[in-house]
Amino acid sequence: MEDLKKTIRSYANVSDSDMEFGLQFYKKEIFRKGAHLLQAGQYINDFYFVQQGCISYYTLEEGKAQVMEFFTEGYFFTDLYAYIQGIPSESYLEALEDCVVYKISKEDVQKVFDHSHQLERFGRLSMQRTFVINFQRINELRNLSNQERYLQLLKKRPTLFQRVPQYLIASYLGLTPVGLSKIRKRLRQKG
Amino acid sequence: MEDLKKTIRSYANVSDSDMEFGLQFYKKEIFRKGAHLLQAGQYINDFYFVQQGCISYYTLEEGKAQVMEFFTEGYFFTDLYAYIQGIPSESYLEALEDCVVYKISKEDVQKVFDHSHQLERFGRLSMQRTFVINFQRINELRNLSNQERYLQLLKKRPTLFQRVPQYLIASYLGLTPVGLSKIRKRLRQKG
DNA sequence: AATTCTTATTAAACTAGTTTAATAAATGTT
DNA sequence: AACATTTATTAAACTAGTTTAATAAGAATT
Repeated sequence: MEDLKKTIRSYANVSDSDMEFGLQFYKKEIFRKGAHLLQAGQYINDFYFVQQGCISYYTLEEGKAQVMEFFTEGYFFTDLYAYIQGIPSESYLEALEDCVVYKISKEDVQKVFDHSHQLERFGRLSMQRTFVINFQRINELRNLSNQERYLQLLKKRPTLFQRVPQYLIASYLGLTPVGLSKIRKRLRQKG
Repeated sequence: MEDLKKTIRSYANVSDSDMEFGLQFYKKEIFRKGAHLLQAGQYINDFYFVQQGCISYYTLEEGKAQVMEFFTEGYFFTDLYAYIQGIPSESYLEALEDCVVYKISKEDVQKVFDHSHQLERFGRLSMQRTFVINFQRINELRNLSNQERYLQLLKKRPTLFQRVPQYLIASYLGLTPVGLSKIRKRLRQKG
């Protein structure tokens, strides 16, 4: 659980005893490539941390997968939209590789926050971090061209392109596979 | 401050004494049409509540205003991105009408949260609400056509179209004025 | 090695926007 | 009321994507 511990401490100072209290609730879980952690219609009651692997977070729009996010090592994740609101999910979480994750239930999160002010602060700050990321995402969707967003992803998360098929990256960028292929061709020729 | 009080209580139960404690820090402020509450480069240290009026939240991208949001009666607002991170703003807040707002400083927010668990809960839940709204926004940008987003805005905030010029609405939708005009023409003709 | 299945590219026709520029309509001012 | 200014529409040429379908390339299976 060293990675999990380090990631929590990157948000807030947490004493060893509070950390120990919090970590006791996390349970290790393994998902094989192709396995679903969540399907549309289900309620989601767990918060996850990626120890190893890659999970896609997607919705089906008119039968087609729309990838919202790729969660890789060091990410906290869940279907936060459904989790927060306590409503059935409209999304899917699928292991794109064999994955090792740690999970904690909503009830245990509540226990941890009740017990430790420092860990509640971690919770608040990680929520703020999510706000910042979503804000940037909105700005990028509004102000950058598809080509610019492709180049930015290439720069920010280069390894993703080695582990995820291109048509899923296209979906993440809001493109068809054909569209992304065209962008790549354009870039190959021009610059 | 009745509207402010009601809006806070729509998020969390707050006792009269905690409410009184919190409200004492809010200060009424008036902005004339065209006035700026914030300009790019400035630090933002206040959180606002719209009592009356309409404020646009926009960035300049290559000299052109890109409207992120219109804040109207009952909205809490600030440049949350800059406020949270304590960095200079890259945005503008401009009164599109004569406005009455209540504002509270970051330091006073901290005092209020330290003093009242109920009001801290309001703070957390309003942050969650912001998450939900931003999440929906991302989904709409990804999955809806411009025409669909126009129709949805028309349905969700019909009065906006009476008080804000159309070219600002176009900007909010991520369109040029010409583009929005075309969409409206198409809708007029077809259905 | 050959076959099958999945993934990526290309082509062609199409679509919903863009830009620029002209015009029309609405609003505000003298 | 006349004029100036701002805002909205239209037209024309253009652009970056879409869809569908065919092909090519790569990976996994027999």
